[in-house]
Amino acid sequence: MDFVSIIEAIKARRKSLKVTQNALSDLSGVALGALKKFESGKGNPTLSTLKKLCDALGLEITLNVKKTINP
Amino acid sequence: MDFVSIIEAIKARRKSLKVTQNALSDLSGVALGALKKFESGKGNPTLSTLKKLCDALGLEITLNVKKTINP
DNA sequence: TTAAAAAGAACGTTATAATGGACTTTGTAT
DNA sequence: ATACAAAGTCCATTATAACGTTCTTTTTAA
Repeated sequence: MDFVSIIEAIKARRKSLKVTQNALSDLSGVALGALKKFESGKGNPTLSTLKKLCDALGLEITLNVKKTINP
Repeated sequence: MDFVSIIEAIKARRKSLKVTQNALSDLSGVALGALKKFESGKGNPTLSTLKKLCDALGLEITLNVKKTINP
C-alpha cells in the first residue's frame, strides 16, 4: 500500500501536539498495535479506525477533485 | 458508523461522471458487493478500498486540521 | 554512557471487510 | 404498464484488520 501522505499527516499532527502513540491510542480508542502498524506503513486501516485517529487529533477527512494532470 | 459526507462525496462524484456502480466496480477493481455496501451506508471500507474508488473517480483524500469549535 | 521512554516487530485469537453470486426493490424510459 | 437498468439486500467463503500481549530496537534525556 502507499498511503504515505496520509500516514505522514497523522504522524506530523500527532507530533505537533506532542502526543505519544500510547497516548493517542488511549485518546482515540484505537489499539496500540493497530496504530503502530499503521504509522510504520504496514497497515491498511478501516475507515472507522482512521476516523477515530483523526477525531482525536482534530483532523478531518475530505475528498477533493484532483486538479493535477493524471499521475 | 457515520461517514455520511465521505459517502456522499463518492456518490456525488460518481453520478456527476455518469458512472454506474457496476462501471465503478470495474474501473476501480473494488468488488461490486463492497461498493454497494459502502454507498448504502452499511460498510466500513479499508483505506485501500476507499483509495481505489477515489483514484478511479479522480478524487484525492486529504487530512486537514479542523478549524471548527469542537463538536 | 546508560537508563527510561517511545517506537517498531511478532505472535495467536477474534471480528469483520472483501469477494462472488443470487435475488429483490427502485428508478427510468419506452 | 411494462420492460430494462441500476441500486440495494442477503449469503457463504476467504482474507485480513483489530485487539492484546510480549519482546526488540531506537530515541531522548539525565
